[in-house]
Amino acid sequence: MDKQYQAKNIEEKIYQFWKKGGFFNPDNLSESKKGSFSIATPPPNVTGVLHMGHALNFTIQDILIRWKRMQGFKTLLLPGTDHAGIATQNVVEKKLKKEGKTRFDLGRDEFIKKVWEWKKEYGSMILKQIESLGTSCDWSRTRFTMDEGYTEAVQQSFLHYYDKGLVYRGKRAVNWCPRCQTSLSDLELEYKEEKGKLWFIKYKLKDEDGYIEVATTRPETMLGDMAVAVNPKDKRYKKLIGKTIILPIVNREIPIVADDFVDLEFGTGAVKVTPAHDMGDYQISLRHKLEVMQIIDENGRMDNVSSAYQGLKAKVAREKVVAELEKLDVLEKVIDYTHQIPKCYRCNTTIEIIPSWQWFVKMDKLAKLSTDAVKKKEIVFTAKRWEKGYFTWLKNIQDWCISRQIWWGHRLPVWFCQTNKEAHFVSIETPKECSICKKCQPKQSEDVFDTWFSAALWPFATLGWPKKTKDLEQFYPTDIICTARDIINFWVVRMIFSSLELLKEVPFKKIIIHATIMTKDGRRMSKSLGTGINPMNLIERYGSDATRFGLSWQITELQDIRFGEENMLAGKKFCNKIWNASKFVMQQLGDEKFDIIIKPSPITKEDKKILNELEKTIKKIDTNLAKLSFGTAIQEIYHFFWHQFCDLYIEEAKNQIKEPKSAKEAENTRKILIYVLATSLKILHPFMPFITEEIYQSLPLKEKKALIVEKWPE
RNA sequence: GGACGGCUAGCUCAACGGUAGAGCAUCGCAUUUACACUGCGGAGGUUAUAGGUUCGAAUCCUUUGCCGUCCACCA
Repeated sequence: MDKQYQAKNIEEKIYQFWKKGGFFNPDNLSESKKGSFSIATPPPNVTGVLHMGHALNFTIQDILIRWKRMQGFKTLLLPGTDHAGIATQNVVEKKLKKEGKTRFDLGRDEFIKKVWEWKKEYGSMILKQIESLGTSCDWSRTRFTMDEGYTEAVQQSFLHYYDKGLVYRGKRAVNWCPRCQTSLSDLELEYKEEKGKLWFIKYKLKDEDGYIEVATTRPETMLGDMAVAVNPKDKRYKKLIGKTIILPIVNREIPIVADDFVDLEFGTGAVKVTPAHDMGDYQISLRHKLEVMQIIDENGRMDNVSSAYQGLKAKVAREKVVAELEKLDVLEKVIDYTHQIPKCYRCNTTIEIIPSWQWFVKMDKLAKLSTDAVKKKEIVFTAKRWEKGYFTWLKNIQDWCISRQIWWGHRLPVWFCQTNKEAHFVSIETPKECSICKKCQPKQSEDVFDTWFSAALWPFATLGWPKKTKDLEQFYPTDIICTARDIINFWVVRMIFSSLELLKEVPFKKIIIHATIMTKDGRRMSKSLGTGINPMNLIERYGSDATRFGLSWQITELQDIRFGEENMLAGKKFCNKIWNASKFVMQQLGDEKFDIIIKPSPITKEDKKILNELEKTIKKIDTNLAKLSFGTAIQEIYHFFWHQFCDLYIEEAKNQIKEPKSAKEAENTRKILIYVLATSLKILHPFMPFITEEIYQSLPLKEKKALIVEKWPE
């Protein structure tokens, strides 16, 4: 054995040993009474590079899976990747931009071909990185959200919702990204603080002198105002409700309406209502039956307005409108105002609200299913604090806009009649004839699904749904979903209601929301801030086991981890300690082969103590792993191995072998040494799989399997 | 604006009602030993703040402050 542990060579070799042995595939594991234990791993985007969050996530899942596997469960850790609609499309668009092209230059088919090429090249990169963490995924079951079978699942689920009346098509004000040229759901926005202004404008009354003053951050939208709203409780405006005003510049007559939505405290307490371009105003317009007049188009330019403004970018139009208002002497004042601006979460472009035809999933029934499942404890958050946010989100939920106007994704299986253009029908097969007019060649919708619509099917679509497969029978519902908190609403909620609606059972029993890894000073790790740490770099420098050790060490009940690299170094030292202690033990053994199935009996009081401590440690590991206290668990083993076994027992063993006080003492000490070592390797294995397997394979044992499938000590 | 979490040794965290612990860092000593990626020993804390409950509080309740994350259609 080398004097020092060399992670690099060994890790690669051992991973191949496991792969060749087929240990990751549950089909190769022997049947047992314990049943199955399965986890569908969160599929990373095909655009992605492994970050610390992934490393932590996969470490946790792999520790659990390895522990359960050794306990005799049929374990499945199912890997895969997500096509990540807008994200991936944007990456490829960026690449095209360097060549001076847009996706529209290529056309839909050509562009999608490019994205597939991209996927082929980079899609599996992240999976390779997950491998290098030692993750024991069954790679034979790897899935991609745009696999043939998976696509069928997506279409079938839509068909189901359609048949049950749970999806509908409607023209609604939606979030629109003028750069991506697509609608976005409420979740796909990120609000960023920006310095702006608040303009106070006087709207003159029609039938009497006087005016009502409104405050706005977007004066250009006044061209599409359909009302002014005040709070019905507002004494200042009570007598104005129902009166008519003349909208400046356009000189259109609009009413003053009363609506509870209006905040008395803010601005002047009177709100201009632009139904087409503001979510709140849109809601008001529904309540007061106001017309929705679109004045900003899909490119963020003024449309359907007088020639002075037609075609101008909204921001340019703003200045012109303000100048005009000033000229008309209706601009009361302007103040500086900092507010939150919605941005596209994928390209950071400012979002416009625009009315457009989209598909929506009705959320009331589905939200109730999800809420009830957690209330009834059919699904539990292992940290209760996440329940509250979950319930609140579901309580305030709006219908989910699932159609996107991008190209990369699953096409909606919706067909439009060419005779009657508004009429449509759903068909998964390409229809032979139009089921509406029976004579035209129907055209398929250009839209694709929100990427989260397909991700919502992950735990069961990966197991073969909608087919009734053996995998579904054996591994569904899965046991655990393990993910980050920022993805609860995007993904966890949607998997829950999708499964409850489509399969009538929960998708998983437990939700582990793991900590977010922060920088040492408690800030978010982000690529753009340059505060990110690449886990591949840690693996390179310390080895995979040490990285896993360092991560596990820091897993506590807290919702954040302040990342400390010292723990990886500690892990590396610990690897070396394990390595050298094993080397020493083996040097003491000679050529004999040992049996570790029967626990050796103690002779000296040191023998007794170490065997006792070992037993206590095993118990602690089990309790702590069951509680998901990974940090405590690894610290217990660390303490036992280093300070009980190495510092005390091995030191004493030297004497017991050299100068035995009884005939059997030396021989018995050898038995205890290898017994304690081998057992330690077993309980260390879920945390540090490579080094433990490597050493285990070189132990002189009578009976020996691969450590990955050895029996967990009890 | 709301929710969640944190504030304990220089750093990262444990202790969750009974004399405050660990790892790393630090300081002393030891030894060429399986391992210097070592061993032994030491120093280091009015547990953010103010109040309350209790025989007893880092721990339970309340106040204030600071740090962080998430959620939210205040024009």
